[in-house]
Amino acid sequence: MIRIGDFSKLSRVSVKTLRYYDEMGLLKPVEVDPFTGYRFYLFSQLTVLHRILALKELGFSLEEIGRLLDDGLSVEQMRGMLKLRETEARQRVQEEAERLRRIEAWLGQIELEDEMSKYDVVIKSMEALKIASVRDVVPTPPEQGGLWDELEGYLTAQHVRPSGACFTLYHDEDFKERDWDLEVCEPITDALAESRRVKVRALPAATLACTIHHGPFVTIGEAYNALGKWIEANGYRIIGPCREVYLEIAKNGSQTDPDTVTEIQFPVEKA
Amino acid sequence: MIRIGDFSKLSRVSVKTLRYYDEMGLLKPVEVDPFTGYRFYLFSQLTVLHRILALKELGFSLEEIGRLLDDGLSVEQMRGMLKLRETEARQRVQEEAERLRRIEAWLGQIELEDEMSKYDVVIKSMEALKIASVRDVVPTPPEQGGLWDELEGYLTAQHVRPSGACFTLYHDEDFKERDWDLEVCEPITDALAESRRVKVRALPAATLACTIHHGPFVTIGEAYNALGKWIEANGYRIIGPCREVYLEIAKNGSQTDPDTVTEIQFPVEKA
DNA sequence: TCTTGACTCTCCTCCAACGGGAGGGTGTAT
DNA sequence: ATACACCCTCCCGTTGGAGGAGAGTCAAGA
Repeated sequence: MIRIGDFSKLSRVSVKTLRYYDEMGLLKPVEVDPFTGYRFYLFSQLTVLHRILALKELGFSLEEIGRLLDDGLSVEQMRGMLKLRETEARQRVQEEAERLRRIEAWLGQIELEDEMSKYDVVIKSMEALKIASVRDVVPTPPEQGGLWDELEGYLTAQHVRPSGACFTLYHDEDFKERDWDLEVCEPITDALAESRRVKVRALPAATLACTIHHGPFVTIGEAYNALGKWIEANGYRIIGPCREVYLEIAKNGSQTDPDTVTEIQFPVEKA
Repeated sequence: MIRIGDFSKLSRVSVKTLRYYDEMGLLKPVEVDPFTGYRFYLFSQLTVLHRILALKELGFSLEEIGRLLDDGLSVEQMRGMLKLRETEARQRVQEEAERLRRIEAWLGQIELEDEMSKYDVVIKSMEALKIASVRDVVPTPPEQGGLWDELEGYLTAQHVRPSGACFTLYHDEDFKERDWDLEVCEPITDALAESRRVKVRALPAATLACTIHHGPFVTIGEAYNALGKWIEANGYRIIGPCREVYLEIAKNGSQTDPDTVTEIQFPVEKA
């Protein structure tokens, strides 16, 4: 029988940890002096400790290890739990690889431009969203005002209020000089009848790469630029029409108001 | 100005988290009602939040992010911190891949033998160790008793006591039928003069793959077997003589005592 | 026999980044 | 007036221990 310090040296597990395992019921000393409280271990308990350490390295929590040690674990159960650990580990490998990729993309970015981007991109998962919308082709984006008038007039007439920030969907795949196919949208929750011009539908749930443009509307191109670069550098692919969400807009509709806040969202998936 | 709930919905960051970031000083609401305590945010604060989220995904802690946001971070500093994150991320990718490999090795093992191994292997790093030893060639391992008598007789005569468990080093690279080159060792801390037979030296620090054999000595072959398989399956390579550590031995030197406890250690490195 | 130094004990706090819930105040739409 | 959705501030719990305070224990040397 050996004391905790020697057991600790042999196993290279700290005394603190051994006491913690005792408390958790993972590895009880074979004897505890009732007067001094000193813990005494057997050399053979090193096998148990080794099993604990091995299971810990496979990614089991101490609680799971406790259950595994207590139950006489059948080979079949063990196989099942290991399979589970396997998928988890595989996923964490991917996550860490993903993180590494982000870091390298960021490094590449400052290497290239020698400054940090104004635009930080985040991935959000968005659930399905019910909207009322008007879709049409307009010469250039700033000329979508008429569509907004149509949509909002109809909503007001039908006594339906939007349930969130309004946005525009840009349906064109490539950049165009003229004739943009776009759709102005208002999220709604109430039922609403369609009209000839106003349609009601649900946008499917999606994963979105998003960035915020804060500044005059005319400079929003920079944001698109940064977002596009990010998407490519981080190994994503655009899989749907871009959403331009109008969070804060000048009351007079000015394109140069510096307090405008717009969020740009691209539906993406991993390439 | 919007309330915390709306800010939360827009950013898809929980209210709890936003309050926590406020408390941590990462993202203070632009205004707090002095009577109700209500927090109010600006849309433009979404840019700050996005930066926080982006940095978090790179692996920065909230505290680091706080410092990064406060200090005007130069491009050069940022590059440095990112490089650091990069090596860290690379290491974690490796660790997770390693864990995955362990799991797969374990799965392969129960697939092959349809039962769980009695022997759990752990990797320990061992610092350098000063020893007194006698090395010689003996016909078979059980005949090393004479060497032990020599070593212990000398230590007793010199009034030097061993500072840990005694062990044998097996210097042969391959398995042999007869004539084993082995070295019986006692760890010591005091100074000790060498004799013709007894040498004093330091074993270098090493990484060891270890397992415990608990049972009669004559069955220790199983443990060697399991350990050897593990080392190969987990992508390690043996780089030095094996150590057989005698933790608990029968007083009469019996080879069949079932309470014998022995630890087998192979110096290894990643293949 | 006494002392010293190395061990050991219990109990408490702390870490990171929040989530859950209690208990109570607010704001607004019907 | 009332219902209901929001919001607030505590306080506790999570994981796997580390660090330290204050006190008791043990073996060896003087």
